[in-house]
Amino acid sequence: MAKLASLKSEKRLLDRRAADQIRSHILEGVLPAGERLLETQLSEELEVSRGTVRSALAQLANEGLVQQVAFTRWEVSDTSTVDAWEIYTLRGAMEGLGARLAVNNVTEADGERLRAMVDELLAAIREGRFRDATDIDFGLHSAIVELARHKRLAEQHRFIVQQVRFHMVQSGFLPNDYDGLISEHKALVDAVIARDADRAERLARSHNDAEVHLLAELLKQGGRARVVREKAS
Amino acid sequence: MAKLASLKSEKRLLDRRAADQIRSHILEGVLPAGERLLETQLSEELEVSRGTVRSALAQLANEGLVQQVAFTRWEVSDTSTVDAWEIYTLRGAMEGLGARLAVNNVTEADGERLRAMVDELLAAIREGRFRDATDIDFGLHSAIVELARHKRLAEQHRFIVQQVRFHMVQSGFLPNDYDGLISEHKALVDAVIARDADRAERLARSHNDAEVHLLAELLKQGGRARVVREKAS
DNA sequence: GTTTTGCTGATTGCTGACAATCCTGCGGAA
DNA sequence: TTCCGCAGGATTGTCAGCAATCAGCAAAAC
Repeated sequence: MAKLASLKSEKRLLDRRAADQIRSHILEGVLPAGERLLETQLSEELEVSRGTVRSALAQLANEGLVQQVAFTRWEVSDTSTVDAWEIYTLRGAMEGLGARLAVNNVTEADGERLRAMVDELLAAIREGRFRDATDIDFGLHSAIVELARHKRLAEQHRFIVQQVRFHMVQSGFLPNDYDGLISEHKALVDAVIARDADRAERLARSHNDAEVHLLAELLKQGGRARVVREKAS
Repeated sequence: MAKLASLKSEKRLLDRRAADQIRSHILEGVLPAGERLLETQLSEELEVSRGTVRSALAQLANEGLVQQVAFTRWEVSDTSTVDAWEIYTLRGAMEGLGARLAVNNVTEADGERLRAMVDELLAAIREGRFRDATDIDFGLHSAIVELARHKRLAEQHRFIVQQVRFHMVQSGFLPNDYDGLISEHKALVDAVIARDADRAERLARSHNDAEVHLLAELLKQGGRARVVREKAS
């Protein structure tokens, strides 16, 4: 039987779709950190009931993009230095585990796919398409994690990557050492393809080390949590 | 100001409390794996509205204790071998990170507390109080993770530990090598107190290795996901 | 006998209205 | 002047009912 056009996009539950809309607004910076979210207003804009909006907000709270103050307010999460440190350290641990496990499942085709992504990354950087480059960067890491065939890890990783991206939007952060970036990714992909679990894990984990150390230093200096907000200085 | 009698139990949101009730029923095995959950029935038993039950179930779904089949049913999660492998590998990675970071914050008082827990664990095992022993065991690991002062890690760890316990209830699993258990915990605590990050991480991670390897072998043999169900054979 | 089709009861998804709670600002007292 | 308490308004929390969807069964078609 010929496969008919999927109605899935219509089929998805309303609260999920509402969450998608709000999420993308947050990740694109339309809704900035700290912004208060009113259930009534959202329900009017999205043309769904307040209960549905509530359910959507609860999902986003689980993803770490939104915070709830009981009986009082919802707001877009504000990522402090402590939060950034938490996000990056967790990311390291998860991608480390992912890379270690990926080694057991990687096929030749997977290897080719990963190498192709590194090439794309290189091309994007050479041509100055930095927005594309970060997308490919994240995609590469996610691809490796997917190879671990670990549903829970993949899901948690999605959430963490989302928070990393959100933090980058907030702080206006962009990588500066692109050459190092390329060689790091190349080495990581090589290790995965070579099925060297220890090396793959070590490389995946150390990928964020520069940021983690910077953030740890900031914390030692500042003592208390301070908000990172040097947007496009 | 003197701390007044906590109104927390009254103050907490209704859906959270509903989730607490259902959760404890699941973790105690009153609601077995695969059991269908009817919103109407739960709302009558808990004396709250269906919307509140719905919110509670959504929370439990995020914790991995419950699964939703859209438009059709809620059911208590059924933990397959694959799931168990996922849970234990994730646990290793998280507790590894936790132990590594704990090293930076551990005080003398913390060290004493950890050592006391090991002693309690030893006593419980000696006296045959195995139920207490597992509680202390989990408590010890959680205490170390708490020392990392990492909110996101602590929360994720809580969820993972919950799933570990749930899996243990389902499979009737109990540790058998209690002597090894004690020495492993002693070594881990010593490493944390000695502020040896690498050793602490390695020990924390390897704590589950026996289970992980067993599960991985089962997966290789069984090929497809099979449910572990040798309950008190 | 097997497959398809249409119905029915049950269950989940969503909505609008009501109740509980919190923040704001004003007035009065120390 | 400053602090406290207390309405009033705004916002979130909870509820009961209607709509959409699904599994199962029985009848019809081949």
